[in-house]
Amino acid sequence: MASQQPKKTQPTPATLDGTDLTILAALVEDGRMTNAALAARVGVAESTCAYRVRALRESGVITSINARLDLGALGHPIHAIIRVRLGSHSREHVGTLYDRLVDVPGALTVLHVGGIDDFLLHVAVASPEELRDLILEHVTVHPMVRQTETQLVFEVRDGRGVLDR
Amino acid sequence: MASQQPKKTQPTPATLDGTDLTILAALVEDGRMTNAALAARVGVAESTCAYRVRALRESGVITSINARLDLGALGHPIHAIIRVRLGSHSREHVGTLYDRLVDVPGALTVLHVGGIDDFLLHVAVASPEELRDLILEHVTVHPMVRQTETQLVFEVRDGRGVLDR
DNA sequence: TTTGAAATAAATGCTAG
DNA sequence: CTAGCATTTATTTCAAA
Repeated sequence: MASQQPKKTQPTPATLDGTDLTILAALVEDGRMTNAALAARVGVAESTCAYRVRALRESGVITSINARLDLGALGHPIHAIIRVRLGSHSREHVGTLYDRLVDVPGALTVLHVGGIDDFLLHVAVASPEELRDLILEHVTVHPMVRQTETQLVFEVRDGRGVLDR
Repeated sequence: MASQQPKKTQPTPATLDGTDLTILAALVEDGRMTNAALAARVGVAESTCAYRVRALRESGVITSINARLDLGALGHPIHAIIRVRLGSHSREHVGTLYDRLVDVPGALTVLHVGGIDDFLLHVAVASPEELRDLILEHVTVHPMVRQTETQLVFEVRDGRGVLDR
């Protein structure tokens, strides 16, 4: 699955005009909007719109288009943030654990952070018991993990993002 | 923009068969996959596939399909998690602040959590200065905010999700 | 880069099993 | 719930400006 920023970003910050930004905002809101509808909203010909969208995808500004699911309906109604702290910070240990955390069943996002913690692991599970087992079997099982702290997530909301006008 | 779980989930956990799960996995990976390609991958007729997808959307299992952007290419290469703690936890204060945090420019996600913190605010900004200003002008400016703690995000990766086989 | 119009491809509606 | 086929709609291509 695709990753978010930061990670490796384009060397060229890309020159985006108002048309591009309008297209991006529309596709962030509805990634399945038809090209015809997009063109109408943006005010360019369909062929132009399709060209722009392709350029935005090929240049990597649009990284991917994905469906988002109701995880509760899929039997994973409980969300938590597991804050992970390491005992050893060798590059190898950090990299290995990172890979393992990404592969945890139910892992939604893994953030590698600086500060008090090393990783923030956002998971969705079926029950509190499953959360406990997940932590024991997939997180604290690794010797380089010194400590974890788990916070229950009551709710998640999307922010306004970077495309505000 | 749409929100993730938890929040309000369907009362009926929905009965999803293997076909549905395959469709969901495919659309999470590529939300713009054509119905024809989906049908081929799943092994059903196109009309059947379209019917299933529509049912999944209407039942709310698929909440939305959105484009994801390279925020670095958009001039917001710096990510941070701002941990927010309140002094007052009245429902009104919590609700008000939540709304404000969601509306912060550059806010990607806001998590309402239990435990040490009250909110985790994931933001993308153009520079360290902008991060400082954002916190001062949009977070600590609110009287109910007692304390914040900011962690720089080195990298974000998607986890394997809940649809592992 | 942008465009319109033709050619290709895909989605939808309808019918029936 | 599924499938096949006809209709409608969308995307791609391309020559031209």
